[in-house]
Amino acid sequence: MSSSLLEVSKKPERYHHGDLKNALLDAARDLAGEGSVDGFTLREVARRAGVSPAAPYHHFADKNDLVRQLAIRAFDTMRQTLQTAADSTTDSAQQLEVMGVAYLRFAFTHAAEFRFMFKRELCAPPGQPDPLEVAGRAAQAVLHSAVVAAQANQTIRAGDPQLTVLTIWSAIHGLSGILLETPSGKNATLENAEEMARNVIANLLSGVRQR
Amino acid sequence: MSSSLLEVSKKPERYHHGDLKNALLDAARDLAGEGSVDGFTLREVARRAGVSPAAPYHHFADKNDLVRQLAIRAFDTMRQTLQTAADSTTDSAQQLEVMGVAYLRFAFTHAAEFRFMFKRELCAPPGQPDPLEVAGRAAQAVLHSAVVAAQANQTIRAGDPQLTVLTIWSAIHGLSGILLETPSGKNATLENAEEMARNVIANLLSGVRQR
DNA sequence: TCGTCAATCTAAGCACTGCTTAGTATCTGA
DNA sequence: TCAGATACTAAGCAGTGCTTAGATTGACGA
Repeated sequence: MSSSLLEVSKKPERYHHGDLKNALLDAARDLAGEGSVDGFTLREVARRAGVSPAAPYHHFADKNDLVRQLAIRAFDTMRQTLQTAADSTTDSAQQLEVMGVAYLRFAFTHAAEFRFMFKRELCAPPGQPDPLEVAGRAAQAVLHSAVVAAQANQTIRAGDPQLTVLTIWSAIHGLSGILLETPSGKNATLENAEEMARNVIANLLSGVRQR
Repeated sequence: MSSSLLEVSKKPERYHHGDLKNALLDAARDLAGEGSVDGFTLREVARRAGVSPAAPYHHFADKNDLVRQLAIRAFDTMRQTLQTAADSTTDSAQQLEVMGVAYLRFAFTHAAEFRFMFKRELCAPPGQPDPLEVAGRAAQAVLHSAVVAAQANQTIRAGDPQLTVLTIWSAIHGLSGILLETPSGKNATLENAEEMARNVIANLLSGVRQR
């Protein structure tokens, strides 16, 4: 992941960087991670990579394009994270729980990237093939598989799996957003955020209605 | 003759505007509604209000302050919307459903303001009293009351109401976010978005687990 | 009616941004 | 070896958020 990081610190001082594209993406990820929204400028990214402000334009169409590629990388990481969670147990109900917790943990520990992943203005214009959409759907597919399997072994009710996926995804995505963007989540630690995630998933599985 | 509200739209061309603060907020709301994120500049807001670029600084500390006040107004509108929905029926389960649909419809029809409402960087620094947080909690309180009432008449299970509120809010907030910021929602009309909201709430009430 | 004063606005300008253009340095392969 | 492709820099443009200094105005007591 950070072979380029080493090369940056080696300060190659060559005219040609070698792998500037990835160095820029790494610098952008780190810079975004520092939190400031205003501070996230292409020029600062270039500065950190040790190149001129114009250099990034040889690797990215514009600033949004760089952010888009960051989001794509993040979706891929998330997909792997969800898959690892899914593989950690064979119990379908537990699988849904650990995936939910993993999703929230990802949002918490990659907050800046998480925000980039869900930005309308990064989507390709309609009709265009959109790598960001593909990456997003690939991550979603992991949850979809788990739901289909859970229906097959009768852990959860039959019905349109896509609708169930949407319900679960909405709940955990919403919780992530609330905790990240709202004063409610300002004092939340990762631990009690995960606890909330478990509770939300539990509510989702059992239903809140009295019976 | 000086009914100032009418004269605002008449573009009075006076040195003193009369109610520039609200005129700026209205212009900002309209501009945000046009969708472009880059195009949402303080200077353009000032331009639309017919004043110089420096004028807004006599009414708002900075650009974020204006956006913050926009978000506060939006939270208030949302609170009223939720209250109206809650008042539309006495059946507790149906109440939760119509509130969920109302939330999503608000997000859909006030997309730009909805984004402003959930922006971490608008929150006041910790320790400060935060009008935005107050406005948000007031909207949340409407849902809280409905949940408490539903528990009291045994429509939904007993337990920490705050946890149930969080579950319902997460689900519908997450659905809103997904439909607004994701390619999944790109082709969604308001009608089938509301249908999704009803389905998600129904899943939430009954639970997805087989029994 | 008049003068004063605070509130409200404008003009000009600073540091910075994203992005473009023109030119320079380096790598590559015939 | 040496063009030609590639990767970079320098300089600069229009536009941004924000500040400062000064101009215009309305309100209010004398």
